[in-house]
Amino acid sequence: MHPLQTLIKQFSPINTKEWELLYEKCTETTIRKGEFFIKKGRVETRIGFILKGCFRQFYITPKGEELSTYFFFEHNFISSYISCITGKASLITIQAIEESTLLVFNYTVLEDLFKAYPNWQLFGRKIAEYLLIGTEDRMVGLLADNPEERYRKLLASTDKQKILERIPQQYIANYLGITPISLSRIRNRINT
Amino acid sequence: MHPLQTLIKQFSPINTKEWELLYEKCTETTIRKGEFFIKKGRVETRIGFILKGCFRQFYITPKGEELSTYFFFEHNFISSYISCITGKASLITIQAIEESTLLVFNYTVLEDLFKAYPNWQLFGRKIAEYLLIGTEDRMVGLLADNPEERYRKLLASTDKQKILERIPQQYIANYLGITPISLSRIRNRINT
DNA sequence: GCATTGAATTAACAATTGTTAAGAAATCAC
DNA sequence: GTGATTTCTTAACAATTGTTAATTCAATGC
Repeated sequence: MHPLQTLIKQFSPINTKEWELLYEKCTETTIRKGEFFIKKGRVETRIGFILKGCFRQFYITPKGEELSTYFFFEHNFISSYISCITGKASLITIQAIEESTLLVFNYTVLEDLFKAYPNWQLFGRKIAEYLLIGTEDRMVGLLADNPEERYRKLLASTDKQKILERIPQQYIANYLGITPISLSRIRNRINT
Repeated sequence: MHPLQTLIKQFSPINTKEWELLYEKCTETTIRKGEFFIKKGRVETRIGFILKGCFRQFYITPKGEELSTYFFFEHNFISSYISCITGKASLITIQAIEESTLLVFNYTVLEDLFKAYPNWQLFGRKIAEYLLIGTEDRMVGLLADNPEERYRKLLASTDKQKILERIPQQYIANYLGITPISLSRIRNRINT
């Protein structure tokens, strides 16, 4: 089974015919390291499924600094989900950290499927719910844990290896809500 | 129009007949100050709409401390949304901060409406999307802003008056991710 | 009214983080 | 390979936060 189909089935019982309605609208793209899939300020309705490579998502703060908030690896979606559902300009930017391959489709395709197929409509709700649970969990961690505890939890997570090996530390520091210098000190404290 | 109907219509074009299918399943309840609407560890499927009063939502940390994460006032929903959608025991507790009046219905009623009415299914997706946008915004604030900036943003928010006048400061401190003592110092710094 | 409980403030000290700057290490381009 | 750029680490200092404890203030119960 196609890895995208496998992922979709984890959210809703999409059958083969329903799956093909989406798959026939997909195109494969390659993105070189450092290039952008989503850019802040644009209305972005493309959704990518990562076949190979990895990406970081970041905000550009009022001070002009980049604030990395998420990392994405193989067999995950990337998009400005909020731009898709609100129709407004994207607040986030998504950049390739490695040379990557994507399967790309448009949110409008998904919207049409929502209207016509209850299974796809269910998929839409489940995805939003899934993202909400993840974000809520992240928020509570930021409120409850200090930076060192947050780094320890990252070390204990299933994504540990991928993140530590493939993501530059300055981005990981953003993700933890601290400066790269502070992360360097925490690493020093722990490894001694 | 009923305030609950007004709220629902902001998410989906529910017609009068569809609205009454929910309304006839609602019951009014009064909760005294300090009592609980949702308790950690239970599978909670009730949803409340606040007619009068206010509530705080909190987590109980592994150390046994209460960590307030949200405050709710008139004409808002309260529930363990994640318990409803996952069917698992609630991680959160919701407590009345003032004597309050609620309109209560069950998530199972909503689930049945999701299946039978496209407008209600749409409502389900829009609610999840709305909550996601709010939580994401909160998460970015915690990553990007220091405690003083977070307090300043709270002072600039539309809920400022409600929160400052009706919520004890120790709970506001939790909400900002700091100790009540640190909040007291920040208030002192700003007001001088 | 009075005592008691809990909430908010202030103080003092330790620990952590942010900031600026410099040096070491790794990566990239040619 | 070599130079240039970027990333990561370390240091020193300032600022902020957490912690513990004492004090003041407000709310509550009897």
